[in-house]
Amino acid sequence: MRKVFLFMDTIINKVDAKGRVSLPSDYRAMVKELSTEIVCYRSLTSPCIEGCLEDLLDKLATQIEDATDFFSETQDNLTNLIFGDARRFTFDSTGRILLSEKLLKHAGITDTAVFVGKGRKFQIWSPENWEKEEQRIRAEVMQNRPVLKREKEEN
Amino acid sequence: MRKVFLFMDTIINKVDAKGRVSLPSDYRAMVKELSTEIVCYRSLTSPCIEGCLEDLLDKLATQIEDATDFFSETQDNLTNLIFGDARRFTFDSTGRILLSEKLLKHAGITDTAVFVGKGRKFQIWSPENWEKEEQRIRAEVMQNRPVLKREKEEN
DNA sequence: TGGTATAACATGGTATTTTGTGGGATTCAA
DNA sequence: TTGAATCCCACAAAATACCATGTTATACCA
Repeated sequence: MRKVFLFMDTIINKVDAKGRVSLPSDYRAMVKELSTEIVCYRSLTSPCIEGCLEDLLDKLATQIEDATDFFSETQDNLTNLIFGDARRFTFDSTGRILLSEKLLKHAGITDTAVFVGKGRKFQIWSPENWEKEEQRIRAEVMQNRPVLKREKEEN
Repeated sequence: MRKVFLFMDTIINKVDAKGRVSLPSDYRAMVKELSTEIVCYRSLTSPCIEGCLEDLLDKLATQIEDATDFFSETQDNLTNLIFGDARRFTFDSTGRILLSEKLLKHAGITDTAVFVGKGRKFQIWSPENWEKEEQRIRAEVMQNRPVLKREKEEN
């Protein structure tokens, strides 16, 4: 069993007429060690699909519980948005998943999907949207070098 | 198991037509004790490739999670930038890795690679870029002697 | 200390496996 | 029975493991 577990790299795969996509082999190999399925949902902030292992959503649920009130509107909203949208996707013997219409539409994906590793999770973009996003990020990071220490307090 | 674990020295190896390079035997011997693969990505600040063990990125992932909010733009930007670019490279029985086009291009490497140890990580340069970089560093250190104490607070 | 034998390494080429992708066939539910 | 989802098979391209050889560095012995 591997010690670390990170989604990495940027991989471009085709989406066929049925809506099937190969999960990049790297991702698959990792996922397989723990499960046979991944969870996908529409990103809350970007026109893309997000994917991860169910574990992560479990952690997120705990975080939300800790950070917000049980009866609060925020907790309601967050849980609705994420868990109301998320779904499990199992991959077949060749390693493909069948993405839903809803997800594809939200990401503007037709025949090509760009998988972008994000550590504990990953994103799936259309080539056009990803190009824009990548430029945006690089521009922003060029301006302000990221700082990790003490950012929370400052915000 | 060794106590210390540092990439050191500067080693020049050839890159063949397929993009294969021998990992310096010193590096390999260390890496082998923990893993059969290394992670490489484009340096954020220089025209070179950086490499390290997956552990280091795992630590970084945790740091990012701790320092930023799950839904923040900062976390999004950072994780995309770092993990979207990184990739695992396993070395074969002779100790070579196959560098990707993207990485080679970013570093301007064609047929020769310069490995430079940097402690927990290392860098891979083209001979031309490395020469420039080395001069730059030496010049800078001549002007301002490095200080270790209290640098963090001043920044 | 010098010379030789030995082992380790870098590097070139070849064979094998993996992976992505297309097209049916089969099952399940509406 | 029809449409959608799932499974299975097949092929081509690419990634990866394996084998072989010249060269360099290391160890050993006189």
